[in-house]
Amino acid sequence: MTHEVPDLLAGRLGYLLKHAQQQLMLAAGPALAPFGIDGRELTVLTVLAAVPLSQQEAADQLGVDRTTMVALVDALEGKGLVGRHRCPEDRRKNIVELTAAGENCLRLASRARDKVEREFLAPLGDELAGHFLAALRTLAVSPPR
Amino acid sequence: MTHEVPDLLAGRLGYLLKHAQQQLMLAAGPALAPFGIDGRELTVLTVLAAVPLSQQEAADQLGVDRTTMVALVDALEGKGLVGRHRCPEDRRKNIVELTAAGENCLRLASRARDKVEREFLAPLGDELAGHFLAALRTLAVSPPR
DNA sequence: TATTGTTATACTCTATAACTATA
DNA sequence: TATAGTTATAGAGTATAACAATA
Repeated sequence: MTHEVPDLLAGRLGYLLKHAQQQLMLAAGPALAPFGIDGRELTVLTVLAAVPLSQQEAADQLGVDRTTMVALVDALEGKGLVGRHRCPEDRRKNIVELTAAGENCLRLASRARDKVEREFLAPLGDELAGHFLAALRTLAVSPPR
Repeated sequence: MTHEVPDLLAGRLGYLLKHAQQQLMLAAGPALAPFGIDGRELTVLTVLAAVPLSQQEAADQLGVDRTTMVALVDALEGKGLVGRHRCPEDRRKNIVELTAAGENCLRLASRARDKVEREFLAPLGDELAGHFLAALRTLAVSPPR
C-alpha cells in the first residue's frame, strides 16, 4: 500500500525507516520478478555464492532462524537455483551451493537490484547518497553498548 | 534476533534499511513497555491526538487498511487510552479521541521514544544525524514518477 | 549430550471478502 | 449505490518445540 507521509510523522525515525524500506521493496519486486526471485531470496543467493555454507551457517549470516532457512532453501532448490549436498566431514550438515542457473540468476538479478537502488537514491545526489549509505551502515550494526 | 551485519551485505540498501529498523525497534520496545504500548500504537496516538479523526481517516494517514485500524483502536480502547464516539453529522463514522489517560501516555511515551531515537542516532553526531533524517524523509515519500 | 536439519505448530501482522448500518 | 465499521478468514513471515540422524 502506497501513501503519502503525513507531516506529523515526517520526523519519526521508525516510521521513516519502515516506509523507506517499503518504498524500496515496492520498486524491487517488479525489477526482480523476471528472474523468478524476490529480494530476500537474492540476499540468500548472495550469501551462499561467496562461500558454500551449511544451512545453519547461512541462517546465522542472514539473521534468521534455521527453521526459516529450511523453507528458503526449499524454495530456491525447487527453482533449481541451489542444491543441497551432505557434508562429508560432518554428515549432519547440508552444504548449499548455487547451481549454474543459480549463478546466472544471481548475476542478472544483482544487476537489476543495483539499478533499483541507484534510482531509489538518485533524489539525494551522488554525494548525499554516499553519506546516507555510510550512516545506515553505522546504524544497522548492533549499537555499541 | 540480533546479529552482526556480514561484510557481504553491508552495502545492500534493502538489507541495511531492514536491519536498522529492527535495531531501532529492539531499543524502542523496552523503552515504551512501561507505558503499556508499542511503537505502532504510539504512532496511532500521535495521529489521533493532533485532530480527532474517523477510523478510516486515521487508517489513511497511517497507511494501513481500515480493518487493521479496527484492531488497533480495539487495543487502545481496551487500555483506556482512546474512546470511540459516533459522529453526529455522519453516523457511519467513529470519531476516535484520546482519553485523559491517552493524552498522558502519549506525552510520556513520546519523550521516551525521542530519547531512544536520539541515542540511536548518537553514533552519527548531530550534523550527520540531521542530514540522515533529511535524506530519509526524501526517500520515504513516494518517488517522483 | 549437543548439533543439524526437519516437521508441526503457533503467533504476528496484514489484507480481502462479506455483512450491517448508515448515507 | 456507495461508504464506515466490523467480522471471518487467509496469507506472509517468522519463531518455538519436538523428533531423527549424526557427532
